[in-house]
Amino acid sequence: MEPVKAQKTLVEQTYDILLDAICSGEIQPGERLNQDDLAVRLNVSRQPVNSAISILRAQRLVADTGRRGVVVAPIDMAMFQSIHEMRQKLDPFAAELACLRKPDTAPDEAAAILDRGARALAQQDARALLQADVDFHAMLYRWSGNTFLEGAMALGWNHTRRFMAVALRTPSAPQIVWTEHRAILERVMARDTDAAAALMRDHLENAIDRLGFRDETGAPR
Amino acid sequence: MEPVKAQKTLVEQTYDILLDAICSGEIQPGERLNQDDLAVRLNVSRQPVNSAISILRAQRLVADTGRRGVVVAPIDMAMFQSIHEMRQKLDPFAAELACLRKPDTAPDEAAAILDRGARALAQQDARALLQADVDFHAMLYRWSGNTFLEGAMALGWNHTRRFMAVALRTPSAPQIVWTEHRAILERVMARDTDAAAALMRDHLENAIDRLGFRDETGAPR
DNA sequence: GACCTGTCTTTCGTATACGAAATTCGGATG
DNA sequence: CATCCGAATTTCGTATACGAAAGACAGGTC
Repeated sequence: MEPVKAQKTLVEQTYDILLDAICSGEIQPGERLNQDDLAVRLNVSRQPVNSAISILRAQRLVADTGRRGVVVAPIDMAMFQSIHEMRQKLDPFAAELACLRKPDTAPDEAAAILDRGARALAQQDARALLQADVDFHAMLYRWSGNTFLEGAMALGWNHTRRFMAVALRTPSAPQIVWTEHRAILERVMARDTDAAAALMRDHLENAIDRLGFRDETGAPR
Repeated sequence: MEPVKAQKTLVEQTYDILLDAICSGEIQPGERLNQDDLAVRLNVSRQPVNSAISILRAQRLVADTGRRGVVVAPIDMAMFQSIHEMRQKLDPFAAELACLRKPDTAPDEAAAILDRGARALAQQDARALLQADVDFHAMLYRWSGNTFLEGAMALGWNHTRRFMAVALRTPSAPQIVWTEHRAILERVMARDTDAAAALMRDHLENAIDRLGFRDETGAPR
């Protein structure tokens, strides 16, 4: 028999819902989080809401106002550039590691994610496309076998999703993105570390151009 | 006049105390966190303790037992190796960025940290030495101007401190560590990106050897 | 004596209660 | 009419209360 599944606590459920609302832009940056209001809307007491907000605060997804309560953290261009700067180092690294350590289920997973990307592309579903993009990169982090990298980047994606939700109403050249994704995965499957890392580097370089901003603070390449 | 300082909430204070107790090994890995007990000892109600634990859980510093309550997360060698693997990429990168973006106060800060390291070295104070080591690297992360890197690594150091607290009772060759630290800072001050990054790479390579373990999973160099 | 089972105790998650600080707003003052 | 001040209201942080589930234990059964 199957052991019963430990159901999530109200704190976790509340956290998950708030996280998604913040990252999807459903709650706008700068908007206040009213605990009473949220408690009523989520049909819980204020206690789980309060705890969930404590977690979000530790993750810098909400900010103290110094007065009363918290607001959704403003979209911080510097934060986004920080993440992207880090990804330029870590995504190729993760691709290398994934070549070496990918699990046996990799082919199936790869096929599934490419399929999901292709379908979102065909249906011009921007939201599904963004989610598939997140999942693609998260999958490589997972394959890298580096749990810390995986966790750190999970947080990074939450911030990135926020940024995308407001800045990227027009998905720029998504078919190219997924062609690149496919090429990267193909090299990972072949355990071709150098090529996978190189393709990933190009992928991120191109992403910068597509998003139309470039780091002017002089990061080394 | 100075604006009054918003004093920390009980949740934050509780979190800080628990974090330090966990990272320093004062509360052993696997040990249970009893909310009532902690509340009494910290002279607060269970409510702030409960919230603080929620944050620690999100950071994987405590783990659910599936039954009742949480325990301090066991020392996870894989987690530590993950962090070290990532640092091999990120610390040299941070050093490069620090060369380009270090603040004007850098010389003073550098002098202070080197002095602190030297004193801890002279007094053979292992705890102060570990803290100075943490602070040295954290300083470079800060100088890198990459806020996300800084935040992610702050979490990493918490895990690392835990590991050090149990595994590294004998500080191995600390004088060499600080000679290397001094050399790195000297290159950062001279804005010599390539040399700073190279020295940092060596520093981490050496650290692996000193700690007596090596990654056998085949990470690329 | 070993093991089962029902009950008591502990401890958690969550709800509610309460005091304090922040904000709002109306009336007094110029 | 604009401005200031203080009471009323809102909303937060924290304390306490309560129900449920886990663990401990004792008495009964074989």
